[in-house]
Amino acid sequence: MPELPEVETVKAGIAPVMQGHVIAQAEVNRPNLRWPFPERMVDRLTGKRVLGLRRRSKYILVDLDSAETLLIHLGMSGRMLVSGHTVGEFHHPHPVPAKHDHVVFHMDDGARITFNDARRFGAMDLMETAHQEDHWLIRDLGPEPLGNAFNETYLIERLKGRNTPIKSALLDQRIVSGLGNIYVCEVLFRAGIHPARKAGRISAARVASLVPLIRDVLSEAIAAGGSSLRDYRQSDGELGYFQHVFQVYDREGKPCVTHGCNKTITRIVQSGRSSFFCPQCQR
DNA sequence: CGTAGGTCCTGCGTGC
DNA sequence: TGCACGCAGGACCTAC
Repeated sequence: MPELPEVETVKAGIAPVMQGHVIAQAEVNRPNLRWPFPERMVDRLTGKRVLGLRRRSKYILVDLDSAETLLIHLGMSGRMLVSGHTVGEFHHPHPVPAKHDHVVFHMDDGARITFNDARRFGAMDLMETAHQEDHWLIRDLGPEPLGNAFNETYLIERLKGRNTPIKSALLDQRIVSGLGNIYVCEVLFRAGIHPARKAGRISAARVASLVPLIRDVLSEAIAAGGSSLRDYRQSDGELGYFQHVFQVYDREGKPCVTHGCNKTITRIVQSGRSSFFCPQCQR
């Protein structure tokens, strides 16, 4: 589920109930997710005030008044359930504890943030806020796709001479950080580039065209997430899911949306992951 | 060095 | 209804 827009949406959803509040109790129900939790995690979280939340790539960073920062990665199936707070007229009751509720933050005002992750590809770690850039999971990340450091010149330079398929290159978080399988498929469709095309053999002009398209796709997805987030009436508090209309992702065998194109969307597997594309529109 | 493939986990949909 | 299989939005690690 979580690529950059979903992580941004989750961050925006949990920020109001965390920021400025004290974690009255950190409940940690297992010793690890993808990796072991940090030493004394419960003690290092309990009683700490949350100064603010940030996002770097697909990581949520929670700054604490202990000069430490909590790093959260949602993996494939990680989700955050917010409860015990009131939005407008609606009060979210606490849910029945569920399978895979691995970590629960009990806030000082009664709100809860429950981290549920069936597949446990997610992660949490604690680090000194001052040295966050040196953290091994953050260190080698490429620029934020919505930031100024990610631009046409940069991308052309980074893809120059690369023999890897453009699909794989855009999934490489060291080149640009935050894209995942869905949005790479969508971006390549908009750009009219075949996912198997070698990154280094795409003209500079076409590579340059990817930059604004990446920004567009991510911005639209964030906007869609934000709008669904505002509507809590039918929500049980679960954040990060929103219905987004995909043009190619998960549309194998369905008609291409391009006007006048009568081809159907094809699925291929590239380094173990599905790529969806239109064989007519993407070359 | 760059690149492809295996791997960690659980759950769900599909076909028999 | 049960069961086997393929697949899932991530990304590290190893082998070539």
